[in-house]
Amino acid sequence: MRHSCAAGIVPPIPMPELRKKYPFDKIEPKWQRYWAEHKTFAAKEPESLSHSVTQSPKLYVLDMFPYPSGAGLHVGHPEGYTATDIYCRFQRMRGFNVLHPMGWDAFGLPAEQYAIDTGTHPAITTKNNVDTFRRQIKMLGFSYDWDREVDTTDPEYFKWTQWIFLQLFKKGLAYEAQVPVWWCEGCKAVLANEEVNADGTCDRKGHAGVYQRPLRQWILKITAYAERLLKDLDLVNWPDSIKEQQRNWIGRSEGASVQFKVHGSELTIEIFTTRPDTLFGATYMVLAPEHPLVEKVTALAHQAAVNAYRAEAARKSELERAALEKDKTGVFTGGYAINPVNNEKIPIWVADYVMMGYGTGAIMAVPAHDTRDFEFAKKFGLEMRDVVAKPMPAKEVFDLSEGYTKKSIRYLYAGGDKPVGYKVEGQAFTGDGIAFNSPIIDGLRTAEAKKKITAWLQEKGLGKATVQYKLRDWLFSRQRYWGEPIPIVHCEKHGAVPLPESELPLKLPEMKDYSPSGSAEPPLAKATDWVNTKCPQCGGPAKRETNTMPQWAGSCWYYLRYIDPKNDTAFVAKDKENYWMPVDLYIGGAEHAVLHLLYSRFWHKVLFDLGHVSTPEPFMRLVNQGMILGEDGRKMSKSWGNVINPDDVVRDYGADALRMYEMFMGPLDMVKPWSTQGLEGVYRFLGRAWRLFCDEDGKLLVDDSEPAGILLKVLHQTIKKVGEDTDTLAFNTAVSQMMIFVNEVTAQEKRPQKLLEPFVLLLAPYAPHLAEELWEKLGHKQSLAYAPWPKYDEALLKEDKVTVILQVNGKIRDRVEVPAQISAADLEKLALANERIHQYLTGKQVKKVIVVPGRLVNIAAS
RNA sequence: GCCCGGGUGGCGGAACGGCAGACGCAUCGGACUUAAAAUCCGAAGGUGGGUUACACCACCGUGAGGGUUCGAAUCCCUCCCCGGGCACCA
Repeated sequence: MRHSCAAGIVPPIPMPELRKKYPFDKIEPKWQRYWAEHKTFAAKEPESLSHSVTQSPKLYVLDMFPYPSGAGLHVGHPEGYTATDIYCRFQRMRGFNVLHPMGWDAFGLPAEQYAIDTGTHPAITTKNNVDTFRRQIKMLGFSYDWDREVDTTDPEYFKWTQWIFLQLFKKGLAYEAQVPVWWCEGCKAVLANEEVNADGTCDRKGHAGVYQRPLRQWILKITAYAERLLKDLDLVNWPDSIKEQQRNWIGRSEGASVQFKVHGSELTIEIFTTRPDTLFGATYMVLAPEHPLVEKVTALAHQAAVNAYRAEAARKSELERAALEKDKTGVFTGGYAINPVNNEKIPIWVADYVMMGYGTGAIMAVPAHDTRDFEFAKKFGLEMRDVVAKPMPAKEVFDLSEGYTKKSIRYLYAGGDKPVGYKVEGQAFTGDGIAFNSPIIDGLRTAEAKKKITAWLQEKGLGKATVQYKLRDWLFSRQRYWGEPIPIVHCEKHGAVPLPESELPLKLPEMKDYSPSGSAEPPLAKATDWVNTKCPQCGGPAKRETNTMPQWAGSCWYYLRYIDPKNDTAFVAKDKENYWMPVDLYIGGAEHAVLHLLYSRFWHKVLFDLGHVSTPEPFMRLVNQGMILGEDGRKMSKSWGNVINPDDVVRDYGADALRMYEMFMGPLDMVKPWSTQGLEGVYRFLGRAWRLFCDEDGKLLVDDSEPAGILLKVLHQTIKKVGEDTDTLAFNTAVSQMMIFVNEVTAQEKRPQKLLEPFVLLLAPYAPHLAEELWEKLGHKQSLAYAPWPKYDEALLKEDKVTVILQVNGKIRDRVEVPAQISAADLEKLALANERIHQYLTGKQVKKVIVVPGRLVNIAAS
């Protein structure tokens, strides 16, 4: 904002109002009002379609709904929203019954923090923010069916979020456990992961002394669905990168679990390994510091050292442990285990490079074939034993292949004179190779060796084939106020008892003070009237659960509620769900690649198993819009001062210009920088389009003349290109083609209606306000929202003359204009007779002539 | 370290293995105007040659290097740089 620099000296010069190239400030509100009044974009319900269902196929197009922050809409939001809007408008014109809704993901930390600071109830903050977002989104003219708006903080909505939680609970997929959570001693409060800085301080007040302490938490058993979440990725049309991220997150690995007896005791330690073929190379074992058997295997003399090490490890956060990754630490327990394949006694160590959370929290260490074990063994002087040989490469490539001198290479023999392979000294060989020094599997390649040794273990009852996942169960509770209450009551006699469905929604209690309780108890614990209740089973005294759900909960199923948002007897009616699901196109930011999409898929599958939804996957096609950077190429942020506010853009250029520009910037899924000059270019284009139809006073220029052939051709090319590109979400090139059309027509005197009317329809999905206005000016009484999409005439696209390029050895030497239908033989004759080509052929012999009809002739000569 | 993206004029970006740079921005020139803005028309990858000036011609050119092909921005291999994700996962 401009302020006069010195009050009273110079009166502020009024900024000359930006001359409008067309009256968007009149047109845009007008049509937004029209659409709202006529409910133009209301999706038709399946029952109202009756017999015509097949003629009007359904299309469900979904945006990732926003978290309505206090900062208001960001230019990143309209990018994805415009893309889906264009697609929806286009498909409506092509005859689809389109469902395109919008809502608010409105629980979350900022409103709660604001409440703590100011005492304003989060519901009030949330309502204000939602109002702002709604206003901003509406001003962009998106074709949402606003009667389906949902808000995750609305009790009528979260009633069903709680209901779904109860279904999970009843299915045994929700359980309580003691889990370490971040605790800030300074705030006396539990912190979310994102509130903990990398250096271990608290992000809210900068307190040091943040550490993890175990607290009772609700956990959802997402791991029970790991395999299906992985496998069903094959059913959906998503970007490979997102699928890959999900696969990595789930992290399936096949291997074997193996039992190691503890020397001198009845205890066994179970380990998981993906390389059972290296069992003969196991020279020690490692237990995670938290492993329950550590105490039992530790010898008296080592107890002090082990305890000290465990205490130190407990103090370190996972973050620190990861950061200190380079330097391995650990202590010997004094205990030994027996390697089941050869009955050798191997030492048991404790080290924090083994995580309690993965596998069994214990490993067999094979330093010769695992880089981590190698580093550890090297540091502590532990034995290394080679049991897999790297296969011999072909003789001639041997020296070059590795870049090592022969001196660092050792040949490995398994009895015979010929080496089975080799190893490079000073590093672990982690690849596949040939087993040796391993009596049961000597000479076998890794894949077979794994199979054979696993079978052998299984037969002896020492182990078995196992699949492990990196995916962990989902920590579902938060020690927060502004979230869905978990509908569980704790009874002394009956433990965790679900609320009867008739008592849903369980609303949040009104509170004056939202700040953390100061103990590990969530803020809700302070609402004692609310907390103290009766057990639904026995009527005895009981306490309500005071944890709330995470923000993910509401967004896990919102796409289902849009289908039937007012239903108060079910979260969605079966027939409606059956008609609309699955979501055909889902567009949103890549930041939700893993968590939101995985959690949603998980809930959906549970609902599917319970017979509440009809499809195994919720989102058939997913597209991520790329981030829009600031004009300086940096991420938009207040601190850089490069944030573009959609309100300003709409005020100065109009919504159509903003929409169209964001689509013109580049491919939807790419990262691209904002350019105000680029925006102006698109704005100019809209002005040119407007002026094709009317003069400065708004008088219609369109006539009923017959369009020239050349223009008809451009029109049909444009119909084809815009249609195809819109269908494939290649919006940037569709806009280019419309620009070409407008440039062509601008150059002409005449303004034939036959030419311009179809163009208005092409423009409509992109610049809907402008298009509706022009449509009306052309004499139409009804909105063009359902006007049929223009068809192109293939015959008009055909060129009768084409330019063919003539090449010699791949270099262009001439071009000739020829009839499009010319035969390959004639074309070849023509090329060989060409004077310029002759110049390049003198003294050379023609080896080969390639003729691509209608395109080129290439003469290979030497 | 691993897994994904991406590197094309001054800039954003186009280009079924077949005329690289569509379209837009910025730039320059012209028309209109008293003037400017707006608008309209036109030029333009680089280097060198050529011409009074054009026209025109040659060579180079899609991160680097190799390969496949009559022909590569596009396919294959190796590498470099930028962005994102995961990260002691046994």
